[in-house]
Formats: sequence, structure tokens, C-alpha cells
Amino acid sequence: MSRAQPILTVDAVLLTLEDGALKVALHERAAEPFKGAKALPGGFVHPEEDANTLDTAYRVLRQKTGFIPRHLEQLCVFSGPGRDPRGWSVSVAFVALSPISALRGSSSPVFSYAAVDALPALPFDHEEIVAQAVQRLRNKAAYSSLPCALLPELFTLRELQEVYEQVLGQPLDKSSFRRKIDELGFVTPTEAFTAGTHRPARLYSFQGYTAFDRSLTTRK
Amino acid sequence: MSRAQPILTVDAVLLTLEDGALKVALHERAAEPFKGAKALPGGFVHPEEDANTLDTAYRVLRQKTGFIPRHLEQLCVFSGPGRDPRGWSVSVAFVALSPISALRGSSSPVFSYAAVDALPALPFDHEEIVAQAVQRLRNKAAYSSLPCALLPELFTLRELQEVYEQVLGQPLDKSSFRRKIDELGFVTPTEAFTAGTHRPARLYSFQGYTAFDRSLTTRK
DNA sequence: GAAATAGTGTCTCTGAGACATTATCAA
DNA sequence: TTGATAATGTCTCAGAGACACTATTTC
Repeated sequence: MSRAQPILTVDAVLLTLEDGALKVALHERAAEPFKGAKALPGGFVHPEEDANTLDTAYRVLRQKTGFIPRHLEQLCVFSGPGRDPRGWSVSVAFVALSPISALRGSSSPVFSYAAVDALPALPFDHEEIVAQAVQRLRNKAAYSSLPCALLPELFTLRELQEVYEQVLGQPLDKSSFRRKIDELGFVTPTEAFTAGTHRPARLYSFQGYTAFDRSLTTRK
Repeated sequence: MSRAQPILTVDAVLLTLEDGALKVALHERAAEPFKGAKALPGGFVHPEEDANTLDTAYRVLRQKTGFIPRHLEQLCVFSGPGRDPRGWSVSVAFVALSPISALRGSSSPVFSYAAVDALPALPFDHEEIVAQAVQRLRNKAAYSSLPCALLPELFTLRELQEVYEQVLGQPLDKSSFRRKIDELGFVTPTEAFTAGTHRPARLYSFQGYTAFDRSLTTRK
């Protein structure tokens, strides 16, 4: 086949919560185009070693950081002649979620973190990709356990509520929230408690992604 | 760049309602691999003429049928070494929706229609792609006007309800349904009525995709 | 005991389902 | 008038928000 094939890459939008704000991990590009600029971590598909594009995304994140995110899912494809100066290109974008603690503890501190509500100028169409990733997270937040992927292994109900509030961008009522969390049953109480300065809070864990049929919020 | 690039194609899952069942449009492959087999309509990206992969999907459907679907959206990417005998491949899948009347009226009857609940064996991973497309439609149905794309220009509230029932796979209460449709306001009453054998029903039209913040159903 | 945080109880009101009722057409 | 379908009214109950209350820790 002599057809000119488009360039095919994978980009990852790694989101985390830091200081109460949703932030995206950026790293400095090591190669042209846009060498030296902050951009989303990404790379080419390696047909010899990747079983699919999800695998490519895992490899890209692992190679850059020695790090496996709590959650990784396909976002969508961005394509066209203008988005990459090398020519007609296709990028399969992924959304990754991780608690900031796990990122801080990873081998090499290659990332800087930019608040998604105050994003710097990014090369390619990476600003658009980030915007869509954030939209995806916010859309799923009220109807799934997705925000749990931003929490560490063990967490309190207050922390769970704060994560939902930060992602959804609105305060939630403590009593209603706990009632629904209890009924939905997607987190499991453990026998551990916080060792804080006041009354200890029970620690919870969660297992895997769950989609709800009810919302954690009412219409805005 | 001497890298071996994966094969890049676009496939469309064109869904419609016929005889009260959700069906997918299949056509006979004109070229190898799987020449002569029924499969999803698809094709290669043409960088010279396509502005992006969505554009490719429109072109593929237009070229095969002279036909523009009421709705077309990106589904997700399917990729890997095993799905296409020609080698490591990437397919950007799209979901298209159209009323059966518009399909029947299109220039060439190139499609056959298979009920998605009784799908024949399909080449590549097309069965998986269809399954995900149906899942997407059903997921969005209760929270959006998406099923409207399966209706003709003008329709009655009863027809609207039937479309939702067929897509959601559950009966809905007439009174509750109309109350919510009225409150959501995503369809517009016209001055036209059906000319039937009994009391005429008002005809409605709809404009564009609307996502709701409430469900048209309660938990299953 | 006071302060702080964890966790629960209860009132109210919205909105959805169920189903009965009224409206309007053709024959 | 009857039969069929369109469209609306109303009862009830579940679930969400609001917010007050109790519980358990440190100091």
C-alpha cells in the first residue's frame, strides 16, 4: 500500500488533586517539535511491544515516571492536518487519575502540575485535549466512583466528600452524601482509624470503578 | 521516520430502528480482507481530503450511500496486532443514528440490517465495536435527546416515547414521560397534526443534541 | 470542661410512578 | 353513539436537601 499514512501518537492527560485544585501533569518535551516546551506526556505506538493503544499509554507513563496510575481510560481521538507541524496526525488521548501522594513518591520528578482552570499555553492541541479530559472527569463524577482514583488506598468519608466537591465544583451536604455513599456501597469500611488531633475517623477503601444509576448531586 | 506505522481505518456503526428492534447497517465488503463478508462500513483516512477522522466517517457513509446520518459521533479506538490480518491496526469507530425511513429513501440500498440482539458473526472485531456502540447509545439514552436522531423530522409524543422505550428496553409511563419531556423542553410542538383514523396527535420537532441532568427512568 | 471533628436523626418538599379521567377525532 | 387514540389530573411514596443533634477524641 503506497498510501501516505497519518502520524499516530498517544497522549495522556494525567490529572491529580493538589492543594484543593485539579491539576494536570506536564513535562518538558525532549525532542522536536516544540522541544523544551511543557506538554502532555505522549509518544508513538510501538507495534512490536504494545498490545493496543491503552498499553502504549501505560508504557509512556511508566517510561517517563516508573509509575502506574490508579485509573487510565481512553478519552477520544484528535486528528487533522493542522495539529502537528509534521503533518496530518492522529492522537489517541487518554485520561489518567492518581493521588498526588503517589506521584510525589514516584522515582523521578519529571512532571510539573498546572491547575486545569489556569492552564498555560500548550503546544499542539493539548489545551483542547486537557479541556475534554476534565469535562469527561466532571461528567462521570456525579454518576460513578471515578473520583476515588484521586484518593490514596485508605481515606475518610470526609476526604471522599472533599474529592467529590473539588471535582464537581460544588459543596455537598454531609448527611445526604454519607447516606448515598452507604446505599451505593462502593466503598468498604476498614478496621483502621485516623490518628489525628480529635475524634478518629474510620478509614475506607474502594475496589474498582462503579457506575451509579443515581446522581450524587441534584441539578445545578 | 522509518518507523513501521500501524494501519489506520475508520469504521461506522450505523444504528436504526426497524420493526421495533434496534438494528445495525452492514454492507458486503468489496475488497480483501474478508471480501464478500457482511461488515461495518469503513475505510481509510484520506489525508488529502479529510479534515479529521469525523470527516472520514462522513465521507465513508456518503460515498457508500449518498447519505448523511442525523447523528454521528466518535465512539472509541480499537487497536492491536490481531484484529486485522494485514497487521497492527487502529480503527477509529463512530456511532451514526438515522431513522429507517431516511435510510430506505437513500440512493442505493447497499445495506442490510441486523438486529443488534441477534448479530451474525462479523469479521475483524466488528461484533465488539457494535456492542460498544449499542452500549453507548443505551447509556446516553436516559440522559439525553440522542434517541431523537432515530426519528424523522416530525413525530408524535407517542412515537418519541416508543423510541425511548425501544432503546432503553423498558416500558415508560405515558403521563410521567410527557411531564418530563415538557419540563425538559428539548422538543418543540408544531402546528401540524397526524391525519389518522382517530383523534389527531400533535407533531413535534427537535433541534440538536441535548444532555439532561435528570433521567427519563428510575433505577432498573 | 472546651474545642474540634466524626457521625446520626428528622423534617420537608420535589419529583417520579401509577392509574384514573377527560378530550377529540372517524365511522 | 361507539371505539380508538390523545392528552391531562391526582394520589402516593421514595429520595434528596437542610440542618439540628449526638458521639468521641485531645487539650
